[in-house]
Amino acid sequence: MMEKLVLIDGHSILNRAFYGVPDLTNSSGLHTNAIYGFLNILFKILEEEKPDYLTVAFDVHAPTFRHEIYKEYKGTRKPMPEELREQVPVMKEVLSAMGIATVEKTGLEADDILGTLAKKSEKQGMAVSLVSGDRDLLQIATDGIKVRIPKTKGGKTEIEDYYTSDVVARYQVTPTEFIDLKALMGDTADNIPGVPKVGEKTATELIRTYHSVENLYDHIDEITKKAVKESLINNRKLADLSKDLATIRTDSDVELDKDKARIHNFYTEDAYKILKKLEFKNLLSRFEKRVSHDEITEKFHTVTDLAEAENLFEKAGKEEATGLYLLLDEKRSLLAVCLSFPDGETFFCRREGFLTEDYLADKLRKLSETGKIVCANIKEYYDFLQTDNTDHYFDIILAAYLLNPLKNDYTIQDVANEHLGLMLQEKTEMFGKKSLSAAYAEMEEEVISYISFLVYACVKAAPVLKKKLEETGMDRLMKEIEMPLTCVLYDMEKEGIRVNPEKLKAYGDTLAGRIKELEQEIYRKAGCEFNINSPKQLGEILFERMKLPGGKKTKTGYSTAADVLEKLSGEAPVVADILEYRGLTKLKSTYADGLAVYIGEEDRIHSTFNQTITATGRISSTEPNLQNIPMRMELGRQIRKVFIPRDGYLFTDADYSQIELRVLAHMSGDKQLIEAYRTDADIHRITASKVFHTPFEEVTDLQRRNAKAVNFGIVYGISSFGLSQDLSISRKEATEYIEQYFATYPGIKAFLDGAVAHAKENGYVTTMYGRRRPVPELSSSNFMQRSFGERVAMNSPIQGTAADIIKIAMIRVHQRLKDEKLSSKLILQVHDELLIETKEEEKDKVREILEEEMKGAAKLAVELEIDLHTGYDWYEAK
DNA sequence: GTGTTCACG
DNA sequence: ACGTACGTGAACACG
Repeated sequence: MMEKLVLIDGHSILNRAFYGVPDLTNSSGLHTNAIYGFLNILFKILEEEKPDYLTVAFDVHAPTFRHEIYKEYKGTRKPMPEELREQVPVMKEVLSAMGIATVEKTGLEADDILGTLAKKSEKQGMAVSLVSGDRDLLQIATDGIKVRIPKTKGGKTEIEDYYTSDVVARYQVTPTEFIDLKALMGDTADNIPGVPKVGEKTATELIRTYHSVENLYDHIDEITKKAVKESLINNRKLADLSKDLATIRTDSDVELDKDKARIHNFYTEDAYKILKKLEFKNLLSRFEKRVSHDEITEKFHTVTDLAEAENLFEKAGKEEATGLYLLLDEKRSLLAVCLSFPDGETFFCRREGFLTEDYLADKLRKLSETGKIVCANIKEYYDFLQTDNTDHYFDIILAAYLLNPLKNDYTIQDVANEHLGLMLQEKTEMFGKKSLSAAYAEMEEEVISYISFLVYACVKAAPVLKKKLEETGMDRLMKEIEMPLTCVLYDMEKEGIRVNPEKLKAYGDTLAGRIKELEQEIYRKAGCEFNINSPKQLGEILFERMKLPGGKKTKTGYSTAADVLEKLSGEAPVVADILEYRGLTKLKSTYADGLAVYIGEEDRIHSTFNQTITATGRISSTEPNLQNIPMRMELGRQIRKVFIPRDGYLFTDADYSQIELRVLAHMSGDKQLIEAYRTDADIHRITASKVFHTPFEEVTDLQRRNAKAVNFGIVYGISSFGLSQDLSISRKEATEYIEQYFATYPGIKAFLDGAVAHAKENGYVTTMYGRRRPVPELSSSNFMQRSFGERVAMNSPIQGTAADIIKIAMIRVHQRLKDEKLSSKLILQVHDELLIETKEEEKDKVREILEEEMKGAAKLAVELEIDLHTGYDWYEAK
């Protein structure tokens, strides 16, 4: 295995960190932000690279700047601010305390030290990573030397990596040519003068052609641009000097001290003390909780023997908790089972010899009936586990989601980092894009170690997460809703929904016919052919060629969104065709063609229901998304006729009637709204009657429509602007509607204000069942962001509580169908709607169950009502 | 990979 | 003056 060296450009990274990290001081007034940023970058690099050697290079006289000796070019760079200067010696102390090697040498620039060490080490056969904030170092990049440039972007550090090819890709010149490029174009930051009149563009062009300054001058006659040629000829000296300045020495008198540079445990007592003094709480906890990987690895075992496996599973059955990871291949058959216990002992059981798949599956099934299982994404494992009872299961990913539902994805690595302070290797770092099962075949050892760490982390994280769930009041939410729901979703996914492929095809063909007609019609009316699906081209045609009114609206050009086009449809007949074309191509590509590829055995489509995506607690559906099948427009709605029950069955579809508004009535306790729900079902008409002071019977359709829009707006976190957009009225009118609404339902105003106040105070809002949603936007200094935060604070408790309730209903309905041994199955959830594939004979029973369990899912101040329909396709049942 | 558009609740 | 309704996912164009 190739040895790996990481070299760090000390001053440059410190500098980067200083400007990238917000100002920090400890209680004695010392600035610490650069050190903090430096350490974060350092740890990130170490975790990613897992190098064998590490060295940090500094310039001797901080702050010396590259080539400062050439006084004539000095003066363009600002002096180092005192706030940064004072951090330099402390930084060196920290590194020294951690036992990290540093190099500095009188008369040598850090660049030259780094360049030299990098090249020499590469020659010795090492893989080198050179970390710097300075792009000058790019000239050092080769296929064996990776130059890494960290960027602090919005609080997160991302690192750009450059091998030779990356430099070429970015700058169109090789790393060596990069020196010549700099020599010509100069660099004010580095006091490299360059050649006057030659900027980045010209320099790149010249170097791409001539590859070096010297060769350029050999062919100086060939230069066509007069001004450039003249300047080059007149400034030959400057060019040569610049090249010399730009060149990083790679033959300096400095050697890598392998002994000092060797990676060891950095988490020392001394370092701990300094970090404590600097008050880096975040990093300290890392030191405290950090157990060296070596120490953990000692507890890893591989099991191949039948007797060992027997013992292992017997032990697992009795343990307080058993971490579980299943290695599955593409066909979802078992390749290995990995178990870990609270004491850290971890066992990797490969499928081999007597340990056949059937044997392992049998052991697993038995374990799942009695053992206490901790794992990640448990729904993925239910092919092998009992699903009757989740009381003794714990999914750390679900727990992490509940504790912070705002993340884009949830990995064991992140959970281990955040909740255990344990850093684990990312999969891609170890195995690239290969699937784990594929990597397993090639590099078994590594995969076993990788998986063992994951399972180890699962079982260690579980108690920490459980405690946090209790502290945040979400333990019951976890135990009684999210965990049981995993089984329901698993069954729904497995069951799938049947479609009629012929009908789907016919639907698509009908669309295709009309699309072709429209296409020709649009080309004719527009006077040319273009890609109607390209907003860019469409915008140009409409607003430039046809000169239709309507300016820019988006960052990239003209907006061609439906609401913009609708306003234009009076101007040009082609616009109506475009809108129809849009609608039809959407239906065809997303639904007719899009769904077809998912049709599997028995003509069924198996969507995936995700439980950790939404910020509010809703479920989401992917591959395909069955929660956005057209409904509002008749033509689109027709596609629901394609969804059919299996033979001998029919669909029963039940949806909550205005669940969010009812939740609002309950949570706000508003007397008027509660009373309204007690007297009549048509809540929008009642609202209109009250808000517009009109007798109930005399409420016009328009008034009702407006009241309905206000009701929706309230649920979304009302704003006068939003409402005015929706109703196409002035902002003033919208404001009046809202004021009238709040006058009518004062409890709602108080509730919404209370939600925002709570969020401002605590940083989060909660649902009736304790689900939390953080609202970080509320502390933003940006008005837009803050307003968004306010709307979120108003909407999330409502949307989230509704989501909680339907989850409860799903669990109860699912359980009842099972308890009563019915063949009917819950197959879909669409936020406020459940679809049951119902056996003919069970029709009445299913209706009864849906009514009881959906209405009974929560006891609110107002009744939960449902609308229930049956039919022989989804269109009919809705 | 990002932005735009549009389907749903 | 700012430029938004809340929550999603998929297709497509484009850099």
